[in-house]
Amino acid sequence: MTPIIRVEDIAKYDGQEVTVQGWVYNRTDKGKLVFLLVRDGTGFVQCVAFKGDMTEAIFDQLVRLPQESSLVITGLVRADRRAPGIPGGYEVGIKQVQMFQTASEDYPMALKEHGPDFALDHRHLWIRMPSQWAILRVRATVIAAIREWLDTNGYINMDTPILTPAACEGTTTLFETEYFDEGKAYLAQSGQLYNEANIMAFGKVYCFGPTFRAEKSKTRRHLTEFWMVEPEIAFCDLDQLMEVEEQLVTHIVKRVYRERMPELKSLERDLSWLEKIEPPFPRLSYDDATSKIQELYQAETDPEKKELLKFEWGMDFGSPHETALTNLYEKPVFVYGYPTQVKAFYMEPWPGRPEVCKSVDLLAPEGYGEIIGGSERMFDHDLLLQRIHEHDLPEQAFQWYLDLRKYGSVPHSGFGMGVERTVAWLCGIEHIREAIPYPRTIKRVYP
RNA sequence: UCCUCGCUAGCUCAAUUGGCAGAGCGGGCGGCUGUUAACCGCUAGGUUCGAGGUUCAAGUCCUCGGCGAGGAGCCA
Repeated sequence: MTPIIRVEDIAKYDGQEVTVQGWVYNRTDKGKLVFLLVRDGTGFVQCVAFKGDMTEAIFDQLVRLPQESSLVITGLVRADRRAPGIPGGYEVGIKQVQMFQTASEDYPMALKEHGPDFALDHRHLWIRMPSQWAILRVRATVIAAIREWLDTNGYINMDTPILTPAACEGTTTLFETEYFDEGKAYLAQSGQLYNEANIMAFGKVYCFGPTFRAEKSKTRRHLTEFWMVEPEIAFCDLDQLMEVEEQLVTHIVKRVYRERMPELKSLERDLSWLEKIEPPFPRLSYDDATSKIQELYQAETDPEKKELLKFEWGMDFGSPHETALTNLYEKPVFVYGYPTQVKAFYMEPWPGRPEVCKSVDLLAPEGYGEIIGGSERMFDHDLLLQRIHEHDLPEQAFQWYLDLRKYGSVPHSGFGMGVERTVAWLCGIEHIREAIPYPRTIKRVYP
């Protein structure tokens, strides 16, 4: 009885007879040789059949095997630098084959790039291709690394509701649903407000789950359903928050670099960027960021690009501004102290500068932009109530939230990190729709 | 919501000034003992997104509609 192995572990079995169970990703034949590129869920390995090693009937079956046929192969593992695959470098010399299913010959995915519409219509099959498979393996490791770091640093996982009674932050458009006799309910856009309650019971918490935005955003950085981790910390100010963020991000990058090297290489990721990720990250005030963008605006000669870089104090950064700014650095960069008017109602004012709040965004390098948004939350009950009125939010719905400032208010801070944007950055991919198994966009709920 | 671009074989794309509807991949058949998206020969495969219009002639030009893309705004 030969061991059933995982392809990702194949190097351990050099010279041994093993069994691989999987699917035929590609097949090519050359006379008396057949090469099958077999994927087993953990990797891709080349399996080679020589006509002289088996009956003619079995060899003929292998020659004609359609892509995606499912089978079990037993054979000898041997190192061969010509062998393609992930991790690659090893192949299996086929001795026995057991077929499960000969796949239909009309498999729609060609072994090449597809247009986005076709690829997304076939997302259930697209995820079998090495690029998508590698990205989603990185995603799983990013999620595992996030939980690992938080769980080992004193954070309690505290799930927050997905069905919520009212707008959490007021501004963005939410998905709406009927809720029995209680009127409307809304899909959560953040668990933050609940986490502010949770920290007053547990100290340090995080929620991790899907969040929903019904905004009609159509860009490579937006999904209507995406995953976000939101840590929240009692007795934490803005400076301490930035330290937490850079520790977490560094941990994620290091674990992905360590555990997903074959996947990153197959994605042709430029690893030198990831190797530079070490604390501390540069910290830039909004004021200084404004000056830098205005300098870049002055220096830009292309009139079209120049127009996009136009910026004055008080504006929120657009995508072109973020890109231009992050291109000045090799590491993620913190921008803190945004104007109060462009940020949410719950952020603590900057001491002595009420027009600025204690907010901080983390912008990823290489033009990836904002992956984290966070802030020190408002401490004072009366000021918070005033802000709720200024933003035309229903005071009734925020009664419980105001309570948190009545019964033992403390300085506290938290942030939200977008999983798909982080994965897209680490993988070096263009569009975040590839960083989630089944993307939901304004134009797509299938499959 | 606005701006821009696109839609041709199963897929990725070409088609000059408006002048015979094409290639590669994938499929089928045949060849080859080291292929790397193999290669070589043969072969099947079309409502050119839809409707109307201009023209001797429309994939190509015009009008309306549909679908998609990525950018703005907003955000992670």
